[in-house]
Amino acid sequence: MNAASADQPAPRRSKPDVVDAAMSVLAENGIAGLSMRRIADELDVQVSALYWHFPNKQALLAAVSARMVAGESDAESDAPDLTATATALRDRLLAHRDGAEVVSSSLALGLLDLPARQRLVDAALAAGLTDAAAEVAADTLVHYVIGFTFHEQQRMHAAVIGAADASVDLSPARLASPGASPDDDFAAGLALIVSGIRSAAVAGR
Amino acid sequence: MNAASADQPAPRRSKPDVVDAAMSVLAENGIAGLSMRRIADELDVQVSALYWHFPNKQALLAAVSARMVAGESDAESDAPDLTATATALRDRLLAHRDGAEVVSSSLALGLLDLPARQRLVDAALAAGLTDAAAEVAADTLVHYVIGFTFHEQQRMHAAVIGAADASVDLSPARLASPGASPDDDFAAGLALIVSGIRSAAVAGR
DNA sequence: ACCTGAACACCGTTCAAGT
DNA sequence: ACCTGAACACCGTTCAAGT
Repeated sequence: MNAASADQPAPRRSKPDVVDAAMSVLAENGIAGLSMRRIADELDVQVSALYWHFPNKQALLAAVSARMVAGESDAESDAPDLTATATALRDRLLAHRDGAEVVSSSLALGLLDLPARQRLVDAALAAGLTDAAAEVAADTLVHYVIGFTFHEQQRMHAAVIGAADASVDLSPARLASPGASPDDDFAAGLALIVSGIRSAAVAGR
Repeated sequence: MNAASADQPAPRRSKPDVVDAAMSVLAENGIAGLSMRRIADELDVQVSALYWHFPNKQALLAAVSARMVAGESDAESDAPDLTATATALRDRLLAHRDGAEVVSSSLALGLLDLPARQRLVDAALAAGLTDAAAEVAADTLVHYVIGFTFHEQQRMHAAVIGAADASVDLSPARLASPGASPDDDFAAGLALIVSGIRSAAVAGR
């Protein structure tokens, strides 16, 4: 038994540990409750300790974002497919509370590389687009996926809080087609864009 | 001269006055600097006074959002056009600092009615889509416009701060087509979606 | 009807100092 | 190398009380 008694010898935390803690705080409290103090509490550490591992909160959030979108398996993983890649990205975002918002801010600040984007570019090139058109197509899809999912996840939150009246939806067309789920709506919008990309390939030939 | 001396007799503020103040604070400080205290200072009032006019900050932000997107003139205003309406919405958002982010949050919380959405639905119907498809098309366009503009405006902010290295762009294709401006990229992505909508009209016939 | 003054329970970030 | 303790300059929101 050494001088520090039988207890653990003061465990040092690594960068991944901090990201782990942040992710579990996010899961429990959402992005509104994701404060540096709560992350520090989760690690049994003072807030200031976090600033040894990360220069600021945004950098920590970027690391969280990177973990969320890391290795989005296309399932098939080989042949690049626009629809499959976009859907896989959406599933990744949906898998984490407020995932779209977290990723959106890191992305906009240029702190995150989105692996899915390159796969979308490849898929667009394979479909026959020019280099420039393929980049535009990839960005359009990324904006759509993040925008749609962001909106969907914020509405989930609003529904829990009961803040917004649920009828004020972006698409009050629930009346016209009351059977449509968010998944169906997402797929329908995605099909629209993919179809546009396909005709751009034909046109640019 | 009455009891309160020659000065103004303690000016009462109206709801629109509060929105005015919020918009000028937003213009000067951006969304990160848009605090209830700064808005109160702008009005020469205590913070707590704001809560007589609005129940909370989000409600005030929703009023600001509504003002931003009110009466987006399509220019022609009569024949509903997908491209013109989407472009007019983008111009509205760009006209206000952090406009896309402010509108995005109000929209997601169900606190804002976007007049442009109905015009997009009308345009899609005129193009020959079914009711349900027209709603999906409108939402897809709204997500694209807000997502693209949000990203663009956050990058403006990052550029001023110097926080993000400017090379980490969503579209590093600046290499492939170095002449393309955000406006060109926006128009190109928009054309992709509109083309997809057009073919949906043909397919659904 | 509209506003003040003061408080409550939080924030992100910095920094000297410890081990 | 990694963390503590304490502070700084903020937040949104509430509420009794004034006029």
